[in-house]
Amino acid sequence: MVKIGITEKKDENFSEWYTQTVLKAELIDYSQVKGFIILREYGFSIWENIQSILDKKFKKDGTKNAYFPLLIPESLLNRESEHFKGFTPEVFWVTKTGDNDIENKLAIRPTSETIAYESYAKWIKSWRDLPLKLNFWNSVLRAEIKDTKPFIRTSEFLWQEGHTAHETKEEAEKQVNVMLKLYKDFVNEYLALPILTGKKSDKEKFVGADYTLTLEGIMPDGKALQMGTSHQLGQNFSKPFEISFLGKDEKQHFVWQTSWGVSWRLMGALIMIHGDDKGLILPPKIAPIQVVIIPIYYDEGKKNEIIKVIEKIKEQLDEKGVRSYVDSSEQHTPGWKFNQWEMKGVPIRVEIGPKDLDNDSLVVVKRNSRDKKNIAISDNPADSIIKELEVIQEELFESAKMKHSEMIFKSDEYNELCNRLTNDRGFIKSAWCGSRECEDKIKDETGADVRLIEDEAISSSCIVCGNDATNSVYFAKSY
RNA sequence: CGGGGUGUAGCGUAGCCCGGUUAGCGCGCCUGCUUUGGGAGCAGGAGGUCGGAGGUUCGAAUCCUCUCACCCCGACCA
Repeated sequence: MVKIGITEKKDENFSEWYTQTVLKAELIDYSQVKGFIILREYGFSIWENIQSILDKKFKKDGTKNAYFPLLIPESLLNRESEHFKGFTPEVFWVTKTGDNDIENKLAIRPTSETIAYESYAKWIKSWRDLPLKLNFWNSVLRAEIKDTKPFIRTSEFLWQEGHTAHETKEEAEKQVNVMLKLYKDFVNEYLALPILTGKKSDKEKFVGADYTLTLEGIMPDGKALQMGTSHQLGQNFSKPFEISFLGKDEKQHFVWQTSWGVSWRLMGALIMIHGDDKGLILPPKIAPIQVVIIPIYYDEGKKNEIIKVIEKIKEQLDEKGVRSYVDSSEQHTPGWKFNQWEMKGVPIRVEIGPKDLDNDSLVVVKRNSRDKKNIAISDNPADSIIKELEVIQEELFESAKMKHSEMIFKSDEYNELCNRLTNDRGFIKSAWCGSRECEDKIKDETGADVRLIEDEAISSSCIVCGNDATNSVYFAKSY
């Protein structure tokens, strides 16, 4: 048998497995420019599904969509100096039109805070204009020279960025929490991915934020992946950008702001966590094709009969909103199609051949467990298929949770922590005093960072220096 | 930025050390027939500025110089 699928095993060579999977499942292709990828139609339709679900949730929370320009004048970008310093090494600049130099160079947006807030200052006049809650679906560019990986680290990425302005600190704080919860629910329920949530350390937070809340996943190679953030910006931008309003108290106040985002990194996590040696495994709720139907026949007469049955089933599935596809192409054998659609992660495969017709049955195969089951053609198969899809969604989340918990350890002894971080990787939960010195020491000695700080207070001593510690944190190496 | 490596058809490669027919092979692609329940078979066919520029030579994929791109290992990094 020729080996033309994915040639590397997920646990043996994870990095190569990942690259082959994203390419061979036709999610992406590489572009001519390093660090940039092409999102192909199959990959894009996953992104569209993510978009449409999140978009509904955002709108329900009162956020509206808008679009801001790609190019940002330097003067705007550096108005908030901390923010500017954080991004400047990664900014792409436009310095020419044709052969002529541009007098004031323009940044290609690395994120839209500055250009949006310039406008917010004009639009917000009174407390009646608040809250202002806008979201942008766009792409941003941050130069990544090394270590690029499709979906995980690329110079251009698709994402959404929400930007809100509020009357009070408390309202902004509430917004930050609401968005974190919204993301978490989405990632759990639709992507079937377990995550940890918490606060970033000062070192790791978004430059320009008072604090950052984060969603962190753990990948099969034991490295953490930041999958979304929600920032309390406080008045760090409203002051330099002069976003102020006349309050009910008839005085001028600066607004309190938040920003929050998720990117196509979510797709990277989806691929890494659910995939197996045969390729992708997509959760039904996000899969562009939930059911692929493959006809099998040996002669023209049977072929017509089978096509007729398939059309009927397809119709039933369409009516119930199940996304299905009939692969009736004649250039490949059924065996080839089985492998192909498994590589592309379609949750359910339905096979119908002459033997099935004779028995009034069709074969239903689950991608995740590869269990085969016969169900009756005459007995409303669409309903059974829908039930199976629900089961698959559930099973994927359960198995992901299992793997997730196996990657989390606790430690209260420094050498053990270092050994774990170096050898086993994963998340290590420990107590930390909150000092930059201790954080840097672990980074220097193991390469790991503080991924998140847990909310609940504890009383313990720091794993590094032994001084008082008030919170548990998770250390990990990260992407 | 420092060190190492690789560029030959859409993809994967042989040939290079030691210069000499028409640059070979596998996959894929096209045509036809037979096939189709776990990656089908046979027959015929199309497809190459050998990454680019310059040089040595009667003659360069092969030797020399420069250059570009990509990959790996380090340093740096929302």
